[in-house]
Amino acid sequence: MAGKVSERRAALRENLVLIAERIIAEQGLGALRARDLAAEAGCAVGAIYNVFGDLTDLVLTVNARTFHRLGADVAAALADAPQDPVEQLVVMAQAYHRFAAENHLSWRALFDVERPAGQAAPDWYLEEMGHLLTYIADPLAVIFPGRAADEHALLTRALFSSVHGIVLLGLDQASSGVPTDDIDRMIALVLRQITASPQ
Amino acid sequence: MAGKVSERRAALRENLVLIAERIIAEQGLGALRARDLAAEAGCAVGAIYNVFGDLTDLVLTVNARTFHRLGADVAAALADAPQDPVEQLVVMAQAYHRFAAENHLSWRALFDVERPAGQAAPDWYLEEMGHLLTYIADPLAVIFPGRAADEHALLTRALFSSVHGIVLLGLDQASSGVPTDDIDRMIALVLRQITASPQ
DNA sequence: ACCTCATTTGAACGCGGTTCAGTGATAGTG
DNA sequence: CACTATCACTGAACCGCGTTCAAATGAGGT
Repeated sequence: MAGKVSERRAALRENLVLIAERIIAEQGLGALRARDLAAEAGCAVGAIYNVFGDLTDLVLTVNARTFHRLGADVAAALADAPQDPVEQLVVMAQAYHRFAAENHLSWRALFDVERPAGQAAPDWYLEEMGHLLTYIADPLAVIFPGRAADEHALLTRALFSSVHGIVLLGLDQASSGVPTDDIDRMIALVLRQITASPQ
Repeated sequence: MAGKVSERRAALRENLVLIAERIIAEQGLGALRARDLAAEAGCAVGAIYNVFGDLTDLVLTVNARTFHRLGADVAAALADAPQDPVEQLVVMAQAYHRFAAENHLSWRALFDVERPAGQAAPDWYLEEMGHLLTYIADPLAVIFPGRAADEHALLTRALFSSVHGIVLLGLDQASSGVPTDDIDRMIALVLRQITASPQ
């Protein structure tokens, strides 16, 4: 039997990811504990380190899946959206909001994981982020056909960041809980206004 | 001598805040250690807990000062700004960006401190945030005199959140470092576009 | 059946926040 | 000034947690 070991390792790996995913989703990144993980997976604590370099590696793997689901949700929203490019932007942004609200702790984990200073973002992150930006850039190209490429890229980034900021602060408990509808209204307000053709 | 003890406590408190402020500014929230703090302040570790409930209390005190400096910077920018309300918004937002860039780690600490779930934000936070929102609301009232009050509040919040998002993601290393000028351009782009009077 | 070597184990390590019994200073009283 | 009751300060010890590594385990080859 050639792959007996690597099979077991792969199974453990998958298992750990699922358990970590559940803990993060239910209790947040801060509640993730190596010993709990091992207990639930029925393995020794050390076994985790046979499969992942450290807990951050495991979290990053979970985050990759979360980010992928997020991208898929936004893409699905775009697929169902009307032809109007402005509405497409609004629908996608509200899908982003919806995902963040429904997967709050998992979504927070995307940003709360501590990255070693000066460390480049992992490839899957850049790739997935690229998809999201493309979803935004396409309708924008329809709305503003005349713009220069660099200004276009800038506006794309600016829109994403703005929506992200609105969702981030809107869902933040410190802001004493902005109602969901208000968040959606803010998103629509900003996007419609920004994309209103000048004079 | 009546206040000998409380004098010393106050001095220690002030000292600890200054040291913590420096460590956070230079090395980030994650580098803050109770033992280092005690060593630098020339006191026992336990003494910290005579003055602050825990390290988070100390960090929150530092954050209050940081947030206050931030508010003062934005207010100063507003004072020097031209009369045009749109330009006032742009100048303030760029002051926000400038502060975040020049005090990156202290600014991050404002959001990275772990708040116990379901805990209300401290008073100073709400108050200072209120100031910032007022600075935004005033020019907006000039630009959009006809809007309903609730829509006004929503737009105020939305603008703040958008600028915050642009600065947050722009300064984030994971985004592979957006140039400072690009961040300022995104801010100006978004604000001018949003505040462009419709039709 | 025996040996060999990779894999897995879980007790132990180091670190860091927090505590608390012991020590020392303080201020009120004779 | 001496005495003492009270309170603050000290820092060694506690606990939880990520991570490691010497020892146990077991799989594959002869």
